[in-house]
Amino acid sequence: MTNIKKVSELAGVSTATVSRALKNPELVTEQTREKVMKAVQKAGYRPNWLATSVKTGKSNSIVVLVPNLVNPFFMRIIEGIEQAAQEKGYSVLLGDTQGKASRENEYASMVLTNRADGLIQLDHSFPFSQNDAELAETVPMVSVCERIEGEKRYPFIELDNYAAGRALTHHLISYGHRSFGIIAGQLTSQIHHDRLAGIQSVFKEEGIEFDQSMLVGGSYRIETGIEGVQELLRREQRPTAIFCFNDDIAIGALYELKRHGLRIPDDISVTGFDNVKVSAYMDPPLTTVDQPAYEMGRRAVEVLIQQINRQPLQRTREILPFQLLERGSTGPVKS
Amino acid sequence: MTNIKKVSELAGVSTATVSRALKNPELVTEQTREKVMKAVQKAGYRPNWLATSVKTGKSNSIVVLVPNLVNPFFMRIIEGIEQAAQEKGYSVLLGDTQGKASRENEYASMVLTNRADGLIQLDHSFPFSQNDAELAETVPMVSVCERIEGEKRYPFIELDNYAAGRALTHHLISYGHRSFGIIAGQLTSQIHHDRLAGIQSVFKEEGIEFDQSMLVGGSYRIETGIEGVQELLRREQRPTAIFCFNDDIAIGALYELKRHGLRIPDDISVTGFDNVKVSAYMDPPLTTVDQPAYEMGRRAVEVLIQQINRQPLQRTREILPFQLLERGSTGPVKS
DNA sequence: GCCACAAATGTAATCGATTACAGTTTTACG
DNA sequence: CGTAAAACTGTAATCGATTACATTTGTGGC
Repeated sequence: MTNIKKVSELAGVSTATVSRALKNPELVTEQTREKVMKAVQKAGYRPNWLATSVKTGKSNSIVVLVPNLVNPFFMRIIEGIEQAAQEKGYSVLLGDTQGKASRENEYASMVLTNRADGLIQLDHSFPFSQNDAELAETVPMVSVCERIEGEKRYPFIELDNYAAGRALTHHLISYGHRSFGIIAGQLTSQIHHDRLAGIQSVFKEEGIEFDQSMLVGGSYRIETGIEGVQELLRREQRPTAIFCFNDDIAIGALYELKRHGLRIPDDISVTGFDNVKVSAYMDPPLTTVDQPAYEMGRRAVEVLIQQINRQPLQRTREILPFQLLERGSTGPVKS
Repeated sequence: MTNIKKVSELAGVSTATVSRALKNPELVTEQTREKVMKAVQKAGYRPNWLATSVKTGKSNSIVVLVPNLVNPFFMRIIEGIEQAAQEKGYSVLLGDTQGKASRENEYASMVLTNRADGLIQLDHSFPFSQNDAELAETVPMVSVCERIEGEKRYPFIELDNYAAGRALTHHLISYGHRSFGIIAGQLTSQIHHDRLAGIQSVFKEEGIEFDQSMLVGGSYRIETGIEGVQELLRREQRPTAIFCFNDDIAIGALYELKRHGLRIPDDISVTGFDNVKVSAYMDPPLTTVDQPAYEMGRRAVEVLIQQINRQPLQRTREILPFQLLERGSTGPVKS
């Protein structure tokens, strides 16, 4: 390996000078800088990043914990994270947790071992084990999308899910719907509660009764949409509109509803959530809520880096705007 | 920070003993091991990974260069990579290149600076700049999916794209199709050539003439499918079947064909490639070629780690099996 | 109980950088 | 031209581990 020592010998200067010529060129003469550069070139020298990091105590890496890589919504967030991180000189370590606590913990502890400087959580649990709970107090961390229940120590980047739930409901009610189904994702998550609460609040205002049996589902997958529809269609009174808590669920729902010979939106309306790319190209195109995923990722990095640098945060919750996209999967109720 | 020194003082032993107790427990007495463990516990000590790495000269990380994070096909590969890497004690650095050479180069050079031990390339260019070309000779690298043109130094994990092209063509011909359109992705890539060559070889055998004007496209995106269809429909003789070189293109094609009032597969057949999750839930479900993406990712890591450990490779090309999935988007030609 | 050898532990060098401090050279100015 | 300050460079300590080598302790055989 070519190291700084070899370069220093080649250039006939000390290692300190080589280091300075590369990192703080203004500290050396033009002349020595050139000497050094020539030696660097000749030796094909690249500074050992590990050594630099161990000295400075900073790894310039961040870990991203994500429950599922194949979800394009998450990946859009990560795209934003990656982009922003790259711009700020950080690199991104991927932590595919598959929703398992043990894996979350494993990845999270990378921060405790100096393998990473901070952590972005796209899932919704506190990723440190009981063992590390105290250590974790000082770990720079940001939660995107999801809120970690009961956590007040870390900042959140989120959507106003409550308002989005209300907006979707208003939209459907404006089409005359009064009989609903809801196919939810993970039921224990905070965003689930927020969205549901939004929907319920409008129900109440409009005098629509909420009934636990209209709520089905349990994970953010296409299959959940399919099974959810099957369940909803078994009920005595078929809903005229179905809220799906993400686009994947909606895609499954669309598929299964059509398989049952139902026309969308004539027989039944369907809404999604997230606005993943394909949602606009479904048949019919999905009415959904656009989340600024890319921007959320970028913002998360900015906030995280502030934390890493121990700068005080202005606020601990950031709520980004959503947009209701009315497309073809919703329409007037058939009278 | 709690470091090994502090622990050694707490335990009343030398740092060497602490290190041994943690990494090679069989070298110390039961008694001292316990003493050390107690001290570790008490101090909340976690070994500094950077320091360990700088000493051993291994970062236990690999970089993955990927042109596009939102493509679920790539993400499935990366899922396999992530999983296998994790099992072998490696972590994965994400390199979203967006197809830009400068970014590829930036990420690739992480290996030259000891930030990573090896590199998996999902794009199809040689990611090192002219400057680093010689250095790169010794960089452990594997290419998945794509072949790097003219590269003989690195192993490839790929699909038999030629055979897959043939299989698709046979399938369509068996339905009586003789008039085709092709919407391709990146035209400069090797897989493009392979798939096209496969199609053409069957054309030749069947006496179907290949005409440059039946080939449109240029990138693996939904929009390409839409524009491709528009272009193909402008031709005097409308094709009865369209090959799309990935599922995203096919999704765009399906969308646009339906917008033109065409029924699939009655009026026109469409094939995809990759078998991304949603392809099975389109309307109609997409006939496509399944690639064992997850497995390819896993395999890439195994091969890469062999290279990192300087073990000789059995073979430099590995070709994984595909599977033709006949679904609803293809059917008999209307006579 | 003594000696040889094995096992356990400690000391200090090392990995490849950065940087405080010291020493040397250059510049500025009276 | 002399001197103080500034600019540059070198020496050596340092980051937090690991590990070769040295030293101490323990064990078994006679």
